[in-house]
Amino acid sequence: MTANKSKKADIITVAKAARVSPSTVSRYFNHPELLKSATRKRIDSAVRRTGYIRNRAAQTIHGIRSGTIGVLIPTLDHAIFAEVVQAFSDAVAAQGFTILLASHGYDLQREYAILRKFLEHRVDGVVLTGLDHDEAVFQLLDSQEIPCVLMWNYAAGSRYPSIGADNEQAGRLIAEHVLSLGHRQIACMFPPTNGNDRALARREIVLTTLRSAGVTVRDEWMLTTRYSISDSKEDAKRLFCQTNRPSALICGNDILATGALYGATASGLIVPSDVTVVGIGDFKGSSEIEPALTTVRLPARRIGHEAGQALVTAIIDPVSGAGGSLHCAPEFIGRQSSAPPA
Amino acid sequence: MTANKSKKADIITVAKAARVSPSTVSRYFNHPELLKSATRKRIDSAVRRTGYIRNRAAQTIHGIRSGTIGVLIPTLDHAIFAEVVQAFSDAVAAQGFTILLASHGYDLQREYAILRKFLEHRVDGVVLTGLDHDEAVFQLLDSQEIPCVLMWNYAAGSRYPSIGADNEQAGRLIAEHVLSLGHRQIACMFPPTNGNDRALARREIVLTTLRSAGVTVRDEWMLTTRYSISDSKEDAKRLFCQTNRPSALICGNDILATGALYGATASGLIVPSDVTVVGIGDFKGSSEIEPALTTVRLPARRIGHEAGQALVTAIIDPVSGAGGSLHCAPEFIGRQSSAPPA
DNA sequence: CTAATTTATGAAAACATTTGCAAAACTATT
DNA sequence: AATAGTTTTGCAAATGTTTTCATAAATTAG
Repeated sequence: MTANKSKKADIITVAKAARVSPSTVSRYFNHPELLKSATRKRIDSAVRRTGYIRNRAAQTIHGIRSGTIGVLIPTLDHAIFAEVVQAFSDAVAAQGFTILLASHGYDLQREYAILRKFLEHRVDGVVLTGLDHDEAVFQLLDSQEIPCVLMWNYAAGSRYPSIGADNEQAGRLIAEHVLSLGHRQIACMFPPTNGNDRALARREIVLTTLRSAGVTVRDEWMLTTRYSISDSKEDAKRLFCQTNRPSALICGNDILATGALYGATASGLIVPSDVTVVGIGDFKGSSEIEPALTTVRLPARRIGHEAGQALVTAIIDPVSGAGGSLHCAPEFIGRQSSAPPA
Repeated sequence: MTANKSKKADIITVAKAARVSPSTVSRYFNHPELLKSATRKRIDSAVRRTGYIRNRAAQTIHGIRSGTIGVLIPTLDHAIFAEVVQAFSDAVAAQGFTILLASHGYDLQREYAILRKFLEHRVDGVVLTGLDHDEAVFQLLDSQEIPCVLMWNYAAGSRYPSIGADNEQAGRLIAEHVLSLGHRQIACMFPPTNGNDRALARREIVLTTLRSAGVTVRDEWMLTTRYSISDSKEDAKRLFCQTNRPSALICGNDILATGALYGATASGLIVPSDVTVVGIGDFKGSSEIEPALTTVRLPARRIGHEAGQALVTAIIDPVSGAGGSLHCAPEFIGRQSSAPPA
């Protein structure tokens, strides 16, 4: 490997080294079958000697795809998004795409700014998290005519194809389970809902389902808790210390439920005989925690994978490839943290 | 907002709409102070009307920075890496950079391929995870003269600046703690170490520390367990069911320790009175789990942040900015899962 | 051994920008 | 009102590729 003394090698450097024209080198990469195998060999060696690396930026300005996909999520700090992104990334990497990743931290203004930046980089497609976005975001997407999918949530009439689970269904499943066990004294713990359509949808449907069964949740049992195990543990402890405590606690996600489980243990309560705790999500660890958590599975890996596939298809074949939404059904998972009231 | 009927607007479209030359539009973006405020206004409106979005690909071929940084990690599925990446991303986004993210799943061949792809995209810098990489990776980095930092681990003489914690120190801290409590019957649970220098370093130092205190770990107490709560729970259960069980279990990371804690509970053991369980990492949730986990904190957020800062500095100011390594010291965190043997 | 095909290569234009240089348009000064 | 000095703008070349079209080389047929 002869070190290249001069600056970065470009296609012309390689052409000279191989004693061919730049066009031929270009063909070597893009249509190798058009070359005589002797020239191919020659170029091969020249590429190696010069340490040449193709410049995608230069290709991109010819209208050739950039080979990048913009991924916009709220935050990687929630393991569930990390899981979705990992699956998405695997799916698109298998087809030669690389992801540009950015997080907006539930700030819809930042989401718009990030999307613009993605477009400056000429991404071939974009994934957004959730269904709810600033109108400006959708308009930008419309005007650029760029493939886009909304990942994580599903809704039939979403503005762009949505691939994910139906939060309403998830919320209903868990609420019905708790009701069917016979609970009437029910508390709820949900994350703040600003800029977070997922949490909002779940909370609404849970309350509606309870109400239509004649159960109303008392105000002081309606907890808004930050997405963190420590906060939920604290709030649960406070809730469980009251003389008058609920027989069941429905949590908006498994992180909150995990904290609530710890909080119950710390308060000296036994789950599920003293109190039922359920979550939504079936995160990693939810099945191993003691007691194992009753929850509703949102198939994160599957969602990420399907979203990746769908977007790549839409990119590669823009006419027929513009697929529709896909519902990845949530599934009730009964484990040990729920039981009939004492 | 007049919709742009024709294809994508380029700088020429804008120039026509504003009745100036393309150069002036270019200056509008790159050196606005050179323009008369009247022309600036005119261009401003033209940009808006045409819906023009700058093309970074076209800029990049002029040697202008691409504004992207390649981030190469083993996997996002380990929450700790997700946390590091999030912090890194925040740090560089604040300076206008966007990250290209890819994971290699502990496959060093893939790492090389991904790095090449990053270079094709003309990233302005690269972060790799851990100190250990294929020689080809380093050579490629050398030949391209691109800023690079090794994130997560620290070692004094690393080939590129390393920013992270010293795993040896972390391993030593936890081993010394367990020894100082008086344990002699000690088991270890570590993840598979192929392609994973972090885990390897930790295991070696733990064993060495124990040995130099006269404690040898029996073969059947030397567990190799996949990084997952369910696997570690199973393995821990098996370990704890034996008639002859250890008085302490040192786990290579907090995920394994969490599973071990669950496994102990499931086996009817009380931690820490029956058995001590400790981890390494201080992951999210480690302080809230019941009993709270004794561990060594690896400051993930700080590491990600510092790495981001360092890389951006090296990119922006290549001469003086090529900073050195940075050690983010691990810290022993004593909690409730450890106690002297019965 | 030509002529007719087919295959392989090169020249030049195109892509969307930036930038050095020079010209034009202002200002200030006399 | 003319000149000198500044500020603002445009022209054209450059960036690293791809691609169309044309030409040269190789192959096949007659």
